[in-house]
Amino acid sequence: MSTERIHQAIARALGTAILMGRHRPGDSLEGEIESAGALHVSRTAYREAIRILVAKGMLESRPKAGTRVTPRGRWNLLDPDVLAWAFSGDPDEPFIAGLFELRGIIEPAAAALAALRRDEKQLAAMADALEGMRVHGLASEAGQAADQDFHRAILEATHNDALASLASSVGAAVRWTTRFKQRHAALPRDPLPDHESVFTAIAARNETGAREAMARLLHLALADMERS
Amino acid sequence: MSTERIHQAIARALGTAILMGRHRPGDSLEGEIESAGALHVSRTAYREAIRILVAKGMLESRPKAGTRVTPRGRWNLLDPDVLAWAFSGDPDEPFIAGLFELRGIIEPAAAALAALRRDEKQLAAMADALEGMRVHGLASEAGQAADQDFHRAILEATHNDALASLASSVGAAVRWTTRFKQRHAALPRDPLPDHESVFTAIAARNETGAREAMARLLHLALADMERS
DNA sequence: GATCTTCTATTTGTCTGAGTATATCCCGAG
DNA sequence: CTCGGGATATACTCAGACAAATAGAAGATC
Repeated sequence: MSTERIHQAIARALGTAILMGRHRPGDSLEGEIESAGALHVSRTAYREAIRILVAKGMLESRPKAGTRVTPRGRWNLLDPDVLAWAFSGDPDEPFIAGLFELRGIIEPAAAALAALRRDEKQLAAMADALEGMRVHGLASEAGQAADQDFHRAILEATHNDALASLASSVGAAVRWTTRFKQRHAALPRDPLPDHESVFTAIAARNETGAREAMARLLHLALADMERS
Repeated sequence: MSTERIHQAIARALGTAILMGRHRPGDSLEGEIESAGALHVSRTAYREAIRILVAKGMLESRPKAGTRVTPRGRWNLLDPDVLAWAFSGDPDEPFIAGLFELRGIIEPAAAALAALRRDEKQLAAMADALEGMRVHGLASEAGQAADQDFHRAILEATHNDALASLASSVGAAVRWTTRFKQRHAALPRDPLPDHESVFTAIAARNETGAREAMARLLHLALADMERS
């Protein structure tokens, strides 16, 4: 595990502070010298952190005007880092719901496309992931990673780069829902059969079957989650 | 129009070079001193550019190992800046198709949700955008902006932040499809009625009607585009 | 021979301090 | 009241030095 650099740490701290509402849209940050001094870091490191947050759409800075938080609509909420920051503290309940809703829109359609376009290699990746879930179980870290791999493989099997780039966002949602479920009830239902039916439909090039199986999987997962 | 900063310019140049395949995944960049020297800029500015591209998932850099291009699957292709860079040169034909396919998945579902959840303010925004399209026409810059505003208003009316953050990606697709159509045939069909039927369905809180109207709009737009 | 450990050299990361450029704000003219 | 033009605060860029970390080689151990 690579050690975190100073600019990464500052970007993470500032990013989470913004996501948690400690800095609100329109708020102006202190000047570079004051801010860097307050954090006991050089202006260089501080500026690179700012550059990261600007790249993620959360800040904008101009000479004389200063650096300020952009309106929430411009934030790249689906950026992997931003998602990680958002989930590092208290999970924002309505945001999780929204992310899950997005899954409900994307994944059934992606499963249908995957049934049409998947090649053998991607099918093998799905099988491997399924095997990983079976062996490790969803309670373990490895099992959850396999779960994410399964969903990622489906998105990649669509052969659509734009869709595939949503994999990390969907993966974050996947990770969070399972963690959420486990916190309250001790894994009330085995989700493996749901995943297997999606897999067999995709393997059989059954477009509507894959769509419906994925929709069913998500529906059941949502039901499990709401029982908390 | 704000003048472009040096680090922005370098990030844009390097980003487009990567997107166009001039630097391929796994390739290592020259060291910071050589690269900055070759561009006649300071290491500071060059490093901030690198930081931007790392934030967008296109580069990774570690001491001793150098800075290298990440595998394509990690690029944030839906990031507004990355999309702008991708569209600045030759538009990558299959990528545009993928983006359009994503629209086809997201927008009908979003329209359905918007029909259920829209409030008066968002409805007014859609009406304004529609009026803008009517007045300026889709040939003008203002008309195209109004078109994007319409689609953005629908995504915002879902009251789902994750969905709304796809607005800029969808907007880029919208902009590019109209530009693509206009290049070949001189606007073969008036898309305004299609938009109006989506609007009336959303105004009437007609969920399935909105979904179908949006699907029809996209279907027709796709047909127009393929006639090139 | 293969694997683990240690060392080192290369590359990014961080710091300091100075100077530049730009956009906001204010003020004065029309 | 509107518009233009300058003062000023702020981010931006530069230069050069030092620190930290790690990939890769050399060596030690089994």
